[in-house]
Amino acid sequence: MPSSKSDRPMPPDARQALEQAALLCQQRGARLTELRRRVLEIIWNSPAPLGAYAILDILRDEGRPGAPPTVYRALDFLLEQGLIHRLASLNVFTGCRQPGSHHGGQFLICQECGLVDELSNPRLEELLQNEAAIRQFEVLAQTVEMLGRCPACRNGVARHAG
Amino acid sequence: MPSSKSDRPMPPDARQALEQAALLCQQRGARLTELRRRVLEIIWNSPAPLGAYAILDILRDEGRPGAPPTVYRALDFLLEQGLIHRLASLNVFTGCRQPGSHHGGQFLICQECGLVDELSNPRLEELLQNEAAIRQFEVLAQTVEMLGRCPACRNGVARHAG
DNA sequence: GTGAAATTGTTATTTTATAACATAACCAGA
DNA sequence: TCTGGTTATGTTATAAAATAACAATTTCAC
Ligand SMILES: [Zn+2]
Ligand SMILES: [Zn+2]
Ligand SMILES: [Zn+2]
Ligand SMILES: [Zn+2]
Repeated sequence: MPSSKSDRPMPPDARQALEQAALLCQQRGARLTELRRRVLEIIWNSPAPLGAYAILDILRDEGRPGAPPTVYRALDFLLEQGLIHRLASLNVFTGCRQPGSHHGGQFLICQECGLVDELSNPRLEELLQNEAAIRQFEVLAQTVEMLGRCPACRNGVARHAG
Repeated sequence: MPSSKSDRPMPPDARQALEQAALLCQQRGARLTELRRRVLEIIWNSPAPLGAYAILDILRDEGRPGAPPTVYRALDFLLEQGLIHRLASLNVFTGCRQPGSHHGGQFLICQECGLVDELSNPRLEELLQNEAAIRQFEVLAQTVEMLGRCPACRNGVARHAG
């Protein structure tokens, strides 16, 4: 058996996310192939959100054949399944903390260490929808991102690199 | 005197925005040069938000020398002065409707015609700040964008092209 | 098995953004 | 009005992000 890609143990939330992803895809009849699963795993194993080309580099380091479309197609699948989010302000991708229900997501993103916190405030969602409804605007996609500094970085802790 | 770039009359809100921009820059000691002013004018005259290269094409059509840095530097200046916003979800730029007070902005963006509506809901702002404060997160920049269909496009009016 | 559909491989190109350095304009003080 | 520092623009080259187009492979129902 080929050894796992890294000898670091996988973070518990990453393992859980992968299990839930497999379950959701099974329920939906969507195919979480080896490549797609590996891309999701890479995203979850990273402390900071990754760009498409950073993911590509990791795949290549593993000896896989790889070109940009390889990664972008996997990302498209994961986005469609609501398993990851794209952070438009940074052109990076992060695992969804509430998969299963497709949603736009609301994010706090630390510019120093890359920490991502996904909110899900119903009042915020409601307020946004209401602003749109007042104007008879039909919302199809939503981007809510706040960039700044996380508590650890404000205190100079600097745990993981961005 | 060289005739103005286009014989179309400038929309009233565009003219007003340019006057206010000149005033604000004067007050701040910032130099709204001819190039910067022209880029702002191009942005305001466009019915749909423009990307950097679309602006570059217009400048070149006018016979100006131009390369990407020309446009990006002008855009950086206008962003710093809070005269325009960058719409991260589309990589385009739009004029700010409330310049003078630097802010992140909250936008409704029509995917069909490019119409941009800039909100300024204090409760929304407050709610976002509160979510961050609860987590001791320091917000430095904010992106709130809702993509979808404007009332006109929902009714099949289709006034201006994106 | 066979064939259609889906997935992945591969090459090339487009689009978006920045680095690095040269030239020109501006402006404050001598 | 020189002069020299600062700011702004011109110019060339390159980096970074995303997609187009087509070939090869895999999957799966029949
Ligand atoms: Zn999510
Ligand atoms: Zn941090
Ligand atoms: Zn604004
Ligand atoms: Zn519209």
